Amino acid sequence: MSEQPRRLQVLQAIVEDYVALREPVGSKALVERHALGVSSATVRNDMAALEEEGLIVAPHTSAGRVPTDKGYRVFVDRLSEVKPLSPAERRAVSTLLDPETDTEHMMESTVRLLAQLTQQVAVAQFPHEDGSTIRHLELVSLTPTRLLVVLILSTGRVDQRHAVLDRPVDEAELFVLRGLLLDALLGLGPVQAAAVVDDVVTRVRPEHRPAAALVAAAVQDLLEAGRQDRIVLAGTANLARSPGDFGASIGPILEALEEQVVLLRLLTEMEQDAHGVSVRIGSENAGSLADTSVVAAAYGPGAVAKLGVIGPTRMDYPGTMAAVRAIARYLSRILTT
Amino acid sequence: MSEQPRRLQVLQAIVEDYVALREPVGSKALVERHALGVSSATVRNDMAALEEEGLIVAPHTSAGRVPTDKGYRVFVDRLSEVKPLSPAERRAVSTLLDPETDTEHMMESTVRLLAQLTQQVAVAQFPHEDGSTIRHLELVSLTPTRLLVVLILSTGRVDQRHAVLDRPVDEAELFVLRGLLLDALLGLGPVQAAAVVDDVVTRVRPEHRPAAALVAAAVQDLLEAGRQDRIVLAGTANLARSPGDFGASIGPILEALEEQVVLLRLLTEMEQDAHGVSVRIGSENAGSLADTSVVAAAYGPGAVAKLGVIGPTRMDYPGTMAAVRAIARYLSRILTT
DNA sequence: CATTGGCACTTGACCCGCCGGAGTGCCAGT
DNA sequence: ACTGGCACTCCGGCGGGTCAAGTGCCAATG
Repeated sequence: MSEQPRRLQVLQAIVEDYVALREPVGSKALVERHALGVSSATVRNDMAALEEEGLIVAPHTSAGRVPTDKGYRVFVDRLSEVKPLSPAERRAVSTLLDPETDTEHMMESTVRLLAQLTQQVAVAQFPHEDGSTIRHLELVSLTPTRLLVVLILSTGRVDQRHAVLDRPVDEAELFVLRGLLLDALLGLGPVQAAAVVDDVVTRVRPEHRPAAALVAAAVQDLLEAGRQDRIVLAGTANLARSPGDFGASIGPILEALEEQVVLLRLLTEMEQDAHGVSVRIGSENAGSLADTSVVAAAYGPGAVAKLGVIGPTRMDYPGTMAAVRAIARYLSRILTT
Repeated sequence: MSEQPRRLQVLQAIVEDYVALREPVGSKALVERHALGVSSATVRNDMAALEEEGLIVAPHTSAGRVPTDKGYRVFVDRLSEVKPLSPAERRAVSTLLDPETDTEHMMESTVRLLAQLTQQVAVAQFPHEDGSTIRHLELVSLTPTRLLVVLILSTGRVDQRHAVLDRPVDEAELFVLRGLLLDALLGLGPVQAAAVVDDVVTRVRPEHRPAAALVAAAVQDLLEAGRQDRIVLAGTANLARSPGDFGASIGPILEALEEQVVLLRLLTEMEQDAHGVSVRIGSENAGSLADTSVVAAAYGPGAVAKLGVIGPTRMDYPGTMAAVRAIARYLSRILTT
């Protein structure tokens, strides 16, 4: 507690000033803006030490210092206390999220709100459907040879798919098939269901088997799709807000964001620390997201799905972490009602 | 046919060169790259005339010329012949679009493909559901007080919504309510359905009325939502492809793209010309899309919905128009099967 | 021994003036 | 009507000089 504290205090001040002013910060400016009770020369010594440790760098000999990724890391881990949301923000959260809509819309407005609050790109993974079972299956003929297969899971997820038949099928057949499928699948989880779907086909009268097989294939697809993870995104425009915040151009970042797979892996990989919010800074991210930071939290029953925010390394970590945490909690509360 | 032709030929050459090289084009370079059979001095005269007409401008006294929005307009209207897609592109279209999936995925992959082909931002409006009728309605209780309402329309659209009840409802009641609703609504269009939904509530036994009313409200919402238009978007990363192609920054454009309402109005407003493809150039668009061009076409049964591409004014119009037209046709073919 | 004031030094940012090249407009000639 | 020639304009890049910010180091100090 003797000398460490001030050094860290200096680091904190540098990070804060740099985030606020977006300019390298020098020793003189530091002592003016933060009441540290020491002279600029002393701060210079501390800064030299911090640079030695790799927490800050000087872009050129005679410029101020800028935090490194490692510096942000220390800042986030040791200094920032999660600051609460402002009343206005709290109000926004509880006003804008309507528990009445379906999951789809729910996720969309959540993510939009998060983007709005943080002025950054927000992303959320749909809740897992792991424990789900089949609640209903519906066959609707759209045209004589085109069939809509709808699958409803116990978690409220609704999936649909078209099946194109080789020849027209009348409603009566359809009704029988639907009954057989329902009998066989109701209450099963996707995995077990996938195993028995094909058996159903054998129970259909021979002349209807080809059609039944096509429908079965569609159901298989739906079961498969149900296990896939999905993602919603909002606020991409915020990327362009502060040009130069990201390396070279935002092109590669936009590309990465369009790749759902990349995002999914990113979110899944993120550990959660004690506060329930985890942060990945700059080079801790691979690929084209190496000059962005990601703040994420788990939510929902069992905290299996994640949501988060993607922004410049130079971001307001305390504020962003607070927003992400608040939204994750709120969403959890709604989903488990 | 006496003097107009060469002037226009010059305009065409300027547009082509400018689009290809992204630099103001001068008289000398023009005669070298296009076999126009006249000297640069002659071309200079033509260029002066074109500038007089407002079709091209010189950024500074001693730079080459750049087409104006009006210049592009003339180029598009009078000069460009729609060039056919390359075999590779044709193949991509028929390979990548799978008629088996549901409308949702269909639209997504279409729009992704279009973005890929044109290297620009692609957008598509979901087909209208105007002539649709109600094919099915399903009530699924997720928790004792949370109900999932699913509505299936004859066009294959599936909508869902949650209803939160004030007290638990058992399956038997639910079954009765579902039966009543189905009886009343089956085969109706959304508008008529909306009119009769509330009547159903009165036919329920008094003690169940509150719950029924909540469900009815959810159904109303669904019917309303079914009439709303939706939009899919892809390829936003392409905006960052050529920096400086758009005025100042791409921020405002990204914002406009996130506003579904703006996009919808834009698409709806676009007329379609003889080729089935319509183009809006730069300042012909209002607001933050004023330095972009939009190429759109109608598709689907009755050609009621639109899809298109948004890119820099300096775009390859013939190529883009061809791609949009091809995709629109292909999609129409699939949807009307 | 941590802290401080002082001072020389470095270095990017900015401004200025200069020059070369590209492109134009115009004119006189065919 | 087209062409070659020519004077003119203007942008963009380059070199040099100045400025201010900020550093590193050192000797002095409590």
